[in-house]
Amino acid sequence: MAPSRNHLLAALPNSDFNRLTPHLRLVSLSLGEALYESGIALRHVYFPIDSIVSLLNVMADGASAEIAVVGNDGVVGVSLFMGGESTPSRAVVQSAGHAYRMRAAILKSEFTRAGAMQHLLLRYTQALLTQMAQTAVCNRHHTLDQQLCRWLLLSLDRLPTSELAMTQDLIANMLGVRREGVNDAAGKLQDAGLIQYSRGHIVVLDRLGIEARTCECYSVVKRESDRLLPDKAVH
Amino acid sequence: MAPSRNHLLAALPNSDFNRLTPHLRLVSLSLGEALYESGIALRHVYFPIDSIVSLLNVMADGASAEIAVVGNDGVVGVSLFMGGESTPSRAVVQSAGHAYRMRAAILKSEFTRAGAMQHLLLRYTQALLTQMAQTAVCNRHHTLDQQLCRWLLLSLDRLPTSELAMTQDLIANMLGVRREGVNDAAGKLQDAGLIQYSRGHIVVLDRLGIEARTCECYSVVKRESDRLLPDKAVH
DNA sequence: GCCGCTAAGTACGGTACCGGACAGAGTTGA
DNA sequence: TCAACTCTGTCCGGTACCGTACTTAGCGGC
Repeated sequence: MAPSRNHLLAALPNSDFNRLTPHLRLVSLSLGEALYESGIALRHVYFPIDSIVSLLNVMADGASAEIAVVGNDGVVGVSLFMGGESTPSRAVVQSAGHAYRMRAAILKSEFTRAGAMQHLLLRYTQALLTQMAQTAVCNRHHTLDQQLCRWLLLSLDRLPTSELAMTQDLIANMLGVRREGVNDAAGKLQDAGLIQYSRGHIVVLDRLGIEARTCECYSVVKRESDRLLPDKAVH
Repeated sequence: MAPSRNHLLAALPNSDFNRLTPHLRLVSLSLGEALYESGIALRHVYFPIDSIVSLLNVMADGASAEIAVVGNDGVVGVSLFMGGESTPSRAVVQSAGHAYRMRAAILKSEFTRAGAMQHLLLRYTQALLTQMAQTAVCNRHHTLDQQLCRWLLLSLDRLPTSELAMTQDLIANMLGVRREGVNDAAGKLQDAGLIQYSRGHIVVLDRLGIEARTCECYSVVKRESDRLLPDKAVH
């Protein structure tokens, strides 16, 4: 599970992977960078390696909420092969790092080959559906404390270390709540010795303790993702 | 927009439609019937005609919330062709009526033809993604009053009349709130002369008035669905 | 007619989160 | 060294919704 590669690409048979290699361009993603904006046609898809991308829906009044997180387990830009070319959401880099970028036309032609790549992309999209559905019920029923824990775990799973570069303000934007609320929730975790943070630098000290405080939504999504996307890296 | 047929099927070219006709079985769906359960492999997909199906996520403690609504605009069971065979959510009939049912194997083989049906199913799935994403932010930011209006409009769009057979209790289950909350919100709408209801029978008197009270989520989803699924019925 | 059931209305304290405002604390740079 | 800025911590009133409990209204069956 070392986050040194993208799981979707790693799961491709060698023949498929080798055909695509020339079209994969390694790019650096910086914190806060928008990979696509609401309603704008996508020109590339991104396969994160050690970066994390948040999919956000932004309302007319500026309020926003994260609807899914994409890391080295997936791909940013499913609407390209689904046929819509764009979506009403935004994709923002939540944790700086690297990704493989592929031109839209290349991905679409690979998709229409109906081979391993299509199969993986569709299954990943179903995992994304599950994540969004669970986010919807989580927003409805669970407390901010639980949701912060879930969010930390989602990030941890997609990072090589147990340290996150995120201010309370940014987390609040992701969760769609006030910063003060994040402050309260994070304070409780720090008092309990589960995390330690300061000025945008969070260190997770006790992952199991955080798992114990989160809601079932985390494990529901994880179990379904594991089922849909077995980690059968070939190369 | 007469809800006498399913839009996805209606948008198929005649040749494709004729090939599938022998495999479409008209079935009656009764209120509350579950078309599939969490984690159970799907045996059929359903193309609603004059019925409405709610996709619900149910938590371990029994709490639930609707994550999407499917009517004659779509299909129930996208996880079949996406490759997962099952999902963690439930599909429950919200409004009794009819649907065309198709066996799983037939749909999957049609999907792999990579023809018009695949194209339509993928675009519909993207519309479903949008609906779920918007539901997530709506749950986060908007009031119950707004959400009730949105829910009424989603139902109206999928029904032939402006009358709904739904008790406050059922609506509360869909929205993931208490019945008392629905009572308050519905009472306000009735006092304003927008709806009229009694014992599970709701009549919408002023659709425009309800549109004025709902949040932007309704129109965002509708606009995106219209874009993805143009109503180009062929037969 | 009365009983029984379901749907709808009401009440009241509790709480999670919002809104705005402000005070320290650490970091950066002139 | 001081100023400016960012990030964090705290306070307080307001409100939307929850949890529990109870009452009223309509509708059907024996």
